[in-house]
Amino acid sequence: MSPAGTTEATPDLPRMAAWQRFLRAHARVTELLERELAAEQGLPLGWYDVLVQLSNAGGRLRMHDLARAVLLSRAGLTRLVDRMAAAGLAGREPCADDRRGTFVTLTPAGQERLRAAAPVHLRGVQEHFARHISPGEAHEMSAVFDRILAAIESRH
Amino acid sequence: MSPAGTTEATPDLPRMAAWQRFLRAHARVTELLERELAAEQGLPLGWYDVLVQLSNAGGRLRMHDLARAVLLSRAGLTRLVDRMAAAGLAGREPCADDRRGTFVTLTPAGQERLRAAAPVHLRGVQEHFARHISPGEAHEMSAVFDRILAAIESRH
DNA sequence: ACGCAATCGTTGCGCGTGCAACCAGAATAA
DNA sequence: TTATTCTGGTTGCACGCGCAACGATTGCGT
Repeated sequence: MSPAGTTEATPDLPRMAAWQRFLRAHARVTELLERELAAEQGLPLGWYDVLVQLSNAGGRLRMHDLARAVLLSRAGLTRLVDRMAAAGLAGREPCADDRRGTFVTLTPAGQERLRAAAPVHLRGVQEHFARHISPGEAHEMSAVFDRILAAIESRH
Repeated sequence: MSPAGTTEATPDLPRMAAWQRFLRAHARVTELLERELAAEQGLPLGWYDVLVQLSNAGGRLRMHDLARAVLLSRAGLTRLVDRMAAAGLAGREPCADDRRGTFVTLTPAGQERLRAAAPVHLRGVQEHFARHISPGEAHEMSAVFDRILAAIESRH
C-alpha cells in the first residue's frame, strides 16, 4: 500500500511528507529484511516473528494472543501454525482449563532455528533502520507511534 | 509482517522499541485507512494511490514508472491496471517513441472518482496519523526516513 | 552491419491472506 | 436445569501479490 496526499493543497505539508516517507520506508525496509532472512536462513519473516513471540512468552501461547502479537488474523495464523508445525518448528497442545483453546508451543527445533536466525534479522534491523536514528530521535518516534496506536486501539 | 527484536539483549533498546512501534503503527493505520475508504467510497487503497499518482503526473504515466511510484511489482501493476481499466477509471495507450512501452491514462471517470475519494482519505490520514505529530516531529521523521530510504535505494 | 545483453509489459503459477460461515466449548440469565 | 449469547479456533472461498519465464523491442559492443 502507498496512498499519498502528495500535492493536494493541504495546510500541513510537513506532516503529509512524513506520511509519504513513512509508507515508503516501511515498504522498502520490510521488503529488504524479508529478502535477507529468506536468503540467509530460508525463513519467512512471519515465521521468525512467531518464533520470537513464542520464545518471549516462555514457549507457549494461545492462538488468540499469538494472533494479536503477530499482527495477523486468526484465520491467517491457523494456516501459518499449520505450516510451521509441518516443518517441526511449532506444535499444538490442547488447553486444559478452556477446552476450546489451543496452545501453540515452541519445539526444540523451533528454538534452534530462532537462535540461528536472530542475529541475521537483528543485524538487518540495525543496518537498515536503527543505524539511521539517534537515541533522541528513537524516543521521539516511539512517543509519536504510541500516541497513534493509543488513539486507534482505544476505539474499542 | 511484524518482526520484533523484542527482549533480546541489544545495546540499543530505544531504537528497537521504535522499530517495534513503527511496525505496529503502520499495520494499524493502513488497515484502518483501507477500511474507511472501502466503506465510504468502495475504493481500495491501491486504486486510490494509482489515481493520485496519475493525477500528479498530469494524467499519463508509463507502467514502469507507475509501478515504482506505487510500491508494486510490475506484474502486480499489470493486474491492477486491468481491473481499473475494466472499471473505466484508467486506460492504456501505446507509447510512440518506445514501442514496447505502455501509457496508463487517467480517464474522466477516474478523475471524478479521485475527486470524491480524496477528502475521505486525507481526513483519515489527518485523523489517524498527522494529528498526533507536531510540525517539528514531522520534519525530524521525514529526515530519518529519508536517510533510511537513501541508504536502501543507493545499493543500486 | 551484426549479435548479445538489457528493458518493458504481460502471463502461468503457487502462495499467503482476510472474510464469512461454521462448530465446539464456555459464560450468563432465567 | 435449559436457553441464549459470546468466544476460540478451523475451514471454504476468492482475491491480490510476487516470482520466474516469455515475446517484443531497444540499446550496446565490436
